[in-house]
Amino acid sequence: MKLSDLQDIRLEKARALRDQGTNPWPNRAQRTRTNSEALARFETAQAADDQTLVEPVTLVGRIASLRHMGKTLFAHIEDGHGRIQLYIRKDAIGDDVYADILKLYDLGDFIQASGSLFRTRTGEISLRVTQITMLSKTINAPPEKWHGLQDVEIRYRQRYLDLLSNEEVRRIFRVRARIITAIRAFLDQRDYLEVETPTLQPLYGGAAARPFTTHHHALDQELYLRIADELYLKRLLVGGYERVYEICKDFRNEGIDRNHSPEFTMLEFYEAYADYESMMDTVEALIVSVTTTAHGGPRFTFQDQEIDVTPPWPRKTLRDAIRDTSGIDYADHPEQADLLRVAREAGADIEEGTVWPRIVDELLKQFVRPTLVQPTFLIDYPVELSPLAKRKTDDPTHVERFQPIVGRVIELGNAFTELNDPLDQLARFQVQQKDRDAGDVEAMPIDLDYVTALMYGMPPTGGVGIGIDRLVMLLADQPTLRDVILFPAMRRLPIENAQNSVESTSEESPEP
RNA sequence: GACCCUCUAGCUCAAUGGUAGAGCAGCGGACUUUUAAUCCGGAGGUUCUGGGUUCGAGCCCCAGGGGGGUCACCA
Repeated sequence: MKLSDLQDIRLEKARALRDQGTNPWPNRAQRTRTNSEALARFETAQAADDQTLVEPVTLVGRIASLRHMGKTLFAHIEDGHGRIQLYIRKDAIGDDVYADILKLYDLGDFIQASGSLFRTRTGEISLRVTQITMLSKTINAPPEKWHGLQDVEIRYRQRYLDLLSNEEVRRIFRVRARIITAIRAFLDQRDYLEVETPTLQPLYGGAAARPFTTHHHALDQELYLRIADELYLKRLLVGGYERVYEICKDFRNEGIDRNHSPEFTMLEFYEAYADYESMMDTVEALIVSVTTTAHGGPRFTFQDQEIDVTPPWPRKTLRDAIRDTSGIDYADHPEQADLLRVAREAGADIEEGTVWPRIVDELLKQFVRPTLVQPTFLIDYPVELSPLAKRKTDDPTHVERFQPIVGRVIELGNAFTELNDPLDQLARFQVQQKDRDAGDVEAMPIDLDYVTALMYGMPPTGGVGIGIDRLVMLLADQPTLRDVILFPAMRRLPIENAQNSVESTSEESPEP
């Protein structure tokens, strides 16, 4: 690894610390309070007194700024909980230590400082430092202090830099964690059992998508990374559990854009003796609960749109929604060519040769979705689009399925009254198989064991899948999925660069 | 996969085809309540890579690479 002059200078400082008997990377710290605790402590104690809190504290953090003015030095340090100012006087800390700080401490270093808290002339609570030590010397300079890290590529490839320089980014991933915790709390409270099902699957299914393929050496067999956990979770209902859920990564081998990532986090939950009607109620309650966790109430802003998730959300059949927005009733046009013709006449941009169900899907995308700012359930899809959902009793050409849609673009999830008729399920698989044979790489393979499971009986069931990343994107008001995934998938850099980053630095390193 | 945009100092950004600059960071110095501290001085470059055009290319052309966007693909 080739080191720049700046890196050399910092390594030299680490050596200098070592030479004077200070380990630049010591094993332990002795923090007595977090920075935010210290600030709060001063605020409460100050009510009784005035300017100084005598009680000594030891704080830690990364040097975020450093201003020296002759025999006085101001710095800000940041720990995981906040930022506090250090006030360092040469006469209070000693000439040698003061010189060390000036010469050997840099922005980005982790340090530990002890002293007492006081309020400066300008009113900022600060630590009057009497002792200071290095906790971890940094070799690389942090990004620019005012603008932060802007380069989108570096932000994604080296997320740690993004996090350490952009507070807002740290906030987003805290929100993400709170959202997931809230989801678990909601489901646990309703007596759902959290389970784990295989990521590596001998046969994939549960969604229309291409899988990633891998190989198990000892078994000498192909395995697939799951594209969904649906079929396993429903097997658990056959087994007798009434309510199960799983939050896990799914993997789909397809393009990457602001709404799609090859690995993404999915919540699926299934409830025996429920149906898609009651599951819509549950989804409303879940989203309200999660939104309240993130925003303190049911309202928030997403990309300049005011969203309110207060139930009930409108429930509109796909057929009505398409008819109302495009004037087309697809039921009047059962022939592919015919539907394509009227769709184009209505102004849709659809390629020649698009199959019937996909034309319906395009009508949804081009006419319906742009009108759906507030959360809305689109319900009752053509059976061709949904091989795992149960037909409507009064209309076997449609299934009981819904998708919640918000903010014009976000399909939050997908849910249905689960198909538990084993013979119909087998027939649907066979249709899928025919599509596969015809070259549809996303059609599901037949899962005979799943059909066998259904033959042992699955109760009437409602099931829901919700894309967690999209939910976080919505609630954190981020325009792209990449901004709510810590380490989004990126193309590998050319080999020279990659090797450059793993080469030994032994020549340049200080002695251990 | 197609098209458009983009890549310049560690970071943020400039530079009508004519000596590659600034701010921050860093280095040397002044300054004992500053906070994007201020002031003085100096240092820092494979302009993503490789070709080409030109007296001369960061800039124009071709090819390649990374990223972003739009579309396609896709829940």
